[in-house]
Amino acid sequence: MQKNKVIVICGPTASGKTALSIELAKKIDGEIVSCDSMQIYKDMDIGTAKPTLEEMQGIKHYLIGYVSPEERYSVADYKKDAKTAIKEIIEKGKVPIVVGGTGLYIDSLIYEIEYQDIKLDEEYRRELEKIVKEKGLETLYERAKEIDPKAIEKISPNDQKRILRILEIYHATGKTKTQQEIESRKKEVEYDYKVYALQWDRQKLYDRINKRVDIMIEQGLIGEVRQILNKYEKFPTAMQGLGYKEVVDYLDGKYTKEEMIEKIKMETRRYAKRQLTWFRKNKQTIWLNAEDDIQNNIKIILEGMN
RNA sequence: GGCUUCAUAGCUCAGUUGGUAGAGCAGAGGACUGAAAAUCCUCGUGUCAGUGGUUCGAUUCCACUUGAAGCCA
Repeated sequence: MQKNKVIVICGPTASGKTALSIELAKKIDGEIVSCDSMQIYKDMDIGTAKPTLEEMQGIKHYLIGYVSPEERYSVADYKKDAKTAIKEIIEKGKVPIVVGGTGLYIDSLIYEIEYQDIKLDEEYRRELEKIVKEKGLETLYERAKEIDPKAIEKISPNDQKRILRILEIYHATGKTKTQQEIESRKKEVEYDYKVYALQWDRQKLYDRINKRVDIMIEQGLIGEVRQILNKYEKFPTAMQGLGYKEVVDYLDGKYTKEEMIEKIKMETRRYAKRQLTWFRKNKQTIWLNAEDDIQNNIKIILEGMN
């Protein structure tokens, strides 16, 4: 049986994914599944550059603004939610278009990575963080090395997140990360994913990013952050978002408005660079020249569907 | 106009008791399986402002020129 096709459009931030995907959806009767670790949150609209209702032009979008900033969210959640959305779209007889810049989330779909149903053990994490503080990260690095020497080969002794992860996986499942990764890749990929990425001249992309940050400020990013800080109490991950943490620091008086704006621009440019590194890794990805006409790129995508 | 100080990597600055130089930031490349807009790794040759002089050898000392800052008129 032939697999259903799913179009994936990725690319760095500010590369024009939204405009291309909506035009494409109109042409092929598609619906859009966002793939963005920050657009999932409610009330974070300006800083995450969510498409507005007007921009959407009646095209249905999934997985945007449906999680409270107080909640923890992870790839595992995304994988589940995205698969549900894709299924729903296909059942309607429409074409799913996955659009976004979060490489980890994209990979969870296109490689059909399976995550066990476990919850983050907050207490255990706090315990580990305490050890880091009191005895140093090396202690945990050594512990992780004993548990999973293979996984630790790829990890720097300074990479706290990944060291903790090895320990957390072992704590929760009794399995090593290496073991778990092998098991996670056993399932056959359910759909025929066609992955496209948008390519820009680096300097032009950076100019677009800088401009977009200025626009976000004009649109009231600072006010948006103020409202969110008022409305919610805790932010396990949401306040990691680019533009959000910097505004929070600005509101705390850590730097001037000008410094904050420059910082957001700089961090966003770096983020775009990291995204490109990620997307380059997948050799099946077809690169589209984003400076080209949208209709031209749509033509290329349509040819790829036959 | 006179005096003083400064001129070194894209930026801010170290430094060489004379043997052609190195940090931070920026930037570039990379990694990435439950926080990922996160986290982490690697990468430093540049007419040492210009021109002359002293010297085996000058970015370093001297003179002049240019530019910047400060002080005095």
